This record gives sequence, structure tokens and C-alpha cells, in this order.
Amino acid sequence: MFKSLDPLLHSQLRLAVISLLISVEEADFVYLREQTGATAGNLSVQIDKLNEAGYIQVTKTFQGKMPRTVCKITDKGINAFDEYVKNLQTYIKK
Amino acid sequence: MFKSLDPLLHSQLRLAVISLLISVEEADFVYLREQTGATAGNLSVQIDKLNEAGYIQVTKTFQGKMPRTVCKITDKGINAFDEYVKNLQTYIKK
DNA sequence: TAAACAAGTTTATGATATAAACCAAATTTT
DNA sequence: AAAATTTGGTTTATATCATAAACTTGTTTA
Repeated sequence: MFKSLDPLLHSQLRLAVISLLISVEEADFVYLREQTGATAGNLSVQIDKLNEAGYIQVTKTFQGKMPRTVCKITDKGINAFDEYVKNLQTYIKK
Repeated sequence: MFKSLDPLLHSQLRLAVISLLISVEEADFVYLREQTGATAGNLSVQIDKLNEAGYIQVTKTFQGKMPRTVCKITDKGINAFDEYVKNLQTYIKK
């Protein structure tokens, strides 16, 4: 009947991040913060979790002298998102 | 961009309960437990929350000698669910 | 050089989800 | 009929979560 929802994605902010990364293919910390409206602290924590789960790949570089954190979704992340959306349909389809 | 998701509905079990009540219009505790596969304790807590939020109406009666808890979705609950699903689309639409 | 700013990270806290333990009454078993 | 089991829940305990506030490290500006 109801499929279970990946707890890693069933979180407003993490879902927003993945949703952005699905369409954009690569985005930095600042962009994600602006688009989601999240605080930096919250975003930092959630990016870590997605990274540790292997749903995204995080690369820290320097843009001139300033640090830059770039995020990119992985295949695993794409699959998890697809699965999540599919399972979600069991709850919301009319 | 991303619409905020009603935290009361952004919970796997509460969403399942509301989803069931949307289509069934009235259901008792045992039915909800069977359909969702939840433990009785968890279900009891989540029904309370939905009730306190005014999303469902809970009526306790007796069926012969055994207690029976019947749940019914309210207009407020229907609206909240519709809004939740609408807002969710901002995260998952391709 | 001191103040303000940028890009994050770490820490603290309050809310959440969940299962385990519990309870009272009814039913079944011995 | 006493004991054990089942039913229909509720309460309590716990571990996880989401989040904001505070902090850090380095940079730019006044």
C-alpha cells in the first residue's frame, strides 16, 4: 500500500537541495543557500548528510582567495530521488 | 521557489493516515493500523496530533463491549492536504 | 589596524518519530 | 472459575532531527 519514504530525502531542506541539484547538475554553497532560503548552518549540516550518504559529491576549492564549496548530485542520489518521488505517489495520488 | 511544507503533514505516518481518510471518509483505529502497518503506540500519538490540529475528528464509542475509535477528516484537514500536495510539487516536478 | 564581511562549521536546543512498556477490559483456554 | 491471551488502545522513554545561534578563519574596506 504505502511505500516507505527515504528519511534522508524526507526533509524539507535536503529535498530542496537535491531537487536543485537534479536540474542544475552543479551548484555552490552560496547558490544553494540563496535558492533554498536556509541558514548557512542548517545548509552545512544537511549537505554533510547528503554527502555522507553518497547522494551528492562535495568539492572544496578556492575561487581566488575565497573558499568555494561545490555540490554535484551522484547517480546514487538521482536514483534515491526517483525512488522517493515514486514512493511519495502512493500517498498523494488522487 | 520552494513552498514550505506543513510539518504536521510532512510525516510519513500522519501523511498516510490523512491519505487514507481522504479517500475513505471514515475509518477506525484498527483499520488505520492495518493499512499503515504502524504500531498502535505510534498511531495513537499521530492521531492525537492530527486531532489537536483540527485536521481530523476523533470519536470514541463502543462496539458492543469493545472500545472503538473512529476518525474522520475535517474540511481543514482536506484543505491542508491539498495545500501540502500543491507545495510538494515545487520540489518534485520534473 | 580595526571594523565589517564572506563562507562556512560547530554546538546547543527543542521538536519529532518511533517503539517499548503499560493498562483495562474482554475473550479464550485449561 | 482461574489463568492466560487477546484486543484496543495510552503513556513513557529514547534516539534522531531540524534548526538557529554562536563561532572560526580568512578577506576586504575604512
